[in-house]
Amino acid sequence: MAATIRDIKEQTGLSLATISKYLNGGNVLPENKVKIENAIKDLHYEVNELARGLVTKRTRTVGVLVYSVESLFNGTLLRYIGDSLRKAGYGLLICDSSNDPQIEAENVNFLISKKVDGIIAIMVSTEMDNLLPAKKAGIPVVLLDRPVQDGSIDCVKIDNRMAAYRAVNLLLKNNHKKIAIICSEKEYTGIERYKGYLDAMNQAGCEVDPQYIVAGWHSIEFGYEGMKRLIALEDRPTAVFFTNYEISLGAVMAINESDLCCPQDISLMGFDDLIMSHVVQPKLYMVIQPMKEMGEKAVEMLLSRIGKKEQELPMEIILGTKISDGNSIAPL
Amino acid sequence: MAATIRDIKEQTGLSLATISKYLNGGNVLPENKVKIENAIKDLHYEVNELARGLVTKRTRTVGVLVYSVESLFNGTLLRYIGDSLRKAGYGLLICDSSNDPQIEAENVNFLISKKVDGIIAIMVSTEMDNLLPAKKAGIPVVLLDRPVQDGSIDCVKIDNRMAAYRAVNLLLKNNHKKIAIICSEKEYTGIERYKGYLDAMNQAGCEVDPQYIVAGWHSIEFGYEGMKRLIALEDRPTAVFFTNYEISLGAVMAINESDLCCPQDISLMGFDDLIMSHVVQPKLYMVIQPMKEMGEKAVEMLLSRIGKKEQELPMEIILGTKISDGNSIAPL
DNA sequence: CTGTTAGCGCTTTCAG
DNA sequence: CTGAAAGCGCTAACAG
Repeated sequence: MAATIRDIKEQTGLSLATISKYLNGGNVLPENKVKIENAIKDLHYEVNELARGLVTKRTRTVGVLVYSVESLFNGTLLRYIGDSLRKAGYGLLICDSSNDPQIEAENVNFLISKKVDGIIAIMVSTEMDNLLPAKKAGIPVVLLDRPVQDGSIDCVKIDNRMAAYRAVNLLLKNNHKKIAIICSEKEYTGIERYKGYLDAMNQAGCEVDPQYIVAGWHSIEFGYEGMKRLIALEDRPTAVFFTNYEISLGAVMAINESDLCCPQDISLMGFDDLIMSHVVQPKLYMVIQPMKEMGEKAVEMLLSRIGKKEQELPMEIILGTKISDGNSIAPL
Repeated sequence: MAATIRDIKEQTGLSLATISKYLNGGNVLPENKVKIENAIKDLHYEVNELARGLVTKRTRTVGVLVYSVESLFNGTLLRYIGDSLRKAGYGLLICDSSNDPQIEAENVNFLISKKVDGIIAIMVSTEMDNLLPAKKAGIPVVLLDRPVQDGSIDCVKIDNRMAAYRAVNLLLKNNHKKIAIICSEKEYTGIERYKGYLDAMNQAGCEVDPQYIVAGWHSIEFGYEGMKRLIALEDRPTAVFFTNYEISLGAVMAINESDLCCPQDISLMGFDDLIMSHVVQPKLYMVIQPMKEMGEKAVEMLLSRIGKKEQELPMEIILGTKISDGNSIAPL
C-alpha cells in the first residue's frame, strides 16, 4: 500500500543508505536530492515511524498522562504542552485516566509499549507505583501539578500551601473569622491547600469549627453538595474558600440556588480562573496558577532529560501564583 | 535496556515462535506458559509495539484529531471516545490542532506516520484536503460533529439545522419576533445552525433585521463582543440564540456586565449544556447534543471500518437532540 | 504444540 | 558522497 524507502530506491536508482541520509538531513548531491524529492512526491512517501523508531530507539513523541481530559484545567495545560512540544519537533500522545488509578497504570504501560521518549504526568494516584514501569524502562518522567509521595521525580508545580495560605489571609484581612473550606482530601493539591488554610487560620489565632471543613473529592458534584451543607449550618460561615476549579463551580451553583447573596451574605474565594470568573456573578476572587508556564516548564524539563543518558538528581520547579481581584468579598 | 522476546528465549529455552504465540493468546503447554510468565515478570518484559506494528501493520491505536483540546465540548467527547476505545482494546492518540488548519494537516501526517489503524476527526477545516493523505494511505476516517464539503467520508453528527430550527421556534412560540443570533460563520456547525435559524424565522414570517445577525467565529471573546453589540442597538432584540457553548458563555458574560436582566429584559437560548447552565443565573434554555452517543457511535463506526479491507459506501449517522428547560425565556 | 526461517521498513556501520 | 550488509524486535508461514 504505502510507499517505502525501497520504492524510492527503485525510482531513483540510489541506495537505501543515501535516501535514508537525505531523510535525516544529511548531505547529498544536489541532483540526487532532486531525484529523491521527486520520488517522494510521486509516491506519496511518508516515513514509517515504527520502523524508524525500532532502530533509532527514539520516537520523538512524548506521552502525556492526565487524570481527566474533561477537566478544563487539564485541557488548558494540554494546549500549552502541545504547543511547546510541537515547537520542539515532538509529537504527543495524550492518555486520559478518567480519574482511575487502574487505568492510569495501564496507560503508563501503553506509553512504554509505544516507546515514547518521555512522559509528562498529571497524576491521579499519589503514589509512585504507577510510574515504576516507566522508570524501569528508563523513560524520563516529569510530574506536573502533582508530585507523588516519594519525591524522587522531576516536578513542576506551584506552592499550593502558600497559595492557599495567602488566599485565606485575604479573607482574614477582611475581618472574616468564620471561614470554611471545601476541599478534596484525595489528592495532593487538595491536601496541601487545606494545610495552607490551617496555617493561615492558626496564625491568625482563629479556631476552626470542624463543621467548616468540608473535605471530599475533586468534582463539581462535591462542590455543590459541600456548599449546600455549609449553607444549612445554623452557625453559617461568613466566608468560604474553594480549593479547585470544579469545586468552585459546584459551590457557586449551590449558592445560586439558595437565597444567599454574595458578597453581602457570604464571601467567596475560588481557585483556578478558567473562564468561570467572568461568567459568574459576582466575579470571584481567585487563586491564579501560571498554567502556561507550568506547561512550558514541564516540556522544557522533560526535553532536557531526554537528551542526557544518565539521570541527574531530581529537580523541582515551583512557580508563583497570584490572586485575581473580584467582588466576592465583603469586609466585616 | 528493555527486555526483548529474545531474553525470554534465553531464560526459558523456548523458541521465539512459541513465546510470540503465547504473547498473542495462542495455545501453549501449561508448563511453558508458566515459564514464560515468570520470565516476563523477572525481566519486566513489555511488548515493543513498534516492532509488532511493523510486521502486523496494525497498531491497535486510533488517532483522534480535535480542533482544540481546550474546548470543553471536545474534552467531553474525548472522554467518551477514550472510554469506548479502551473497552475495545484500542489505545488513542489525541492531536490538538489549536484551531489551525495548518497544524491540522501536520497532525494528520503525524498520525499516518505513527501508523494508526484509523482516525476520528473533529475538524477545524471544512475542506477534505487535510484528510487526503489518510485516504491515500488507506486509513479509515470517521468525522465527528463536523463533516467536510465533499460528503465522501463516514460521519457522525446531529442535524444542526433542525436543532437550531426547533430552538428558534421555541422562542417564536413565546411570541418573540425580534430574535437575534450570534453564530460562527467559519465552521460547518455554525453555518448550519444559522440556516436553521433562518428557516424558523422565514416560516414564521418574521423578517430578520440584518443587525440581529452577528456572525463571526467560535469563541468566548466573540460571544462577549457580539452580545455587547446587540445590547448597544437602539432597537434591541427581545431574544437571542447562541449557536455554541463558547459563544453562549461569552454572551452571558456580556449580559452579566450590563444592566439587562434575563429573562425580563431579554430571553436567551444557548447551545451545548456543559456545566454552564447550572452555574449561570438564570438557567439557560439550551440545545443538548447526545455527546456520549456521538463518541460511542464514532468509535463503533471506525472499528467496523478497520475490520474490512474494502471501503464500503460512506455512511452518515445523524443523532437526535433535545432542548433542556431553563428559565431564560419570558413570553411576550 | 514447537522450532526454523524469513522478513516488516528503516538506520547505521564500514568500505569504497 | 555513496553503497552493501547487518540488524532493531517482532510475527507468520511452514515444517516437524
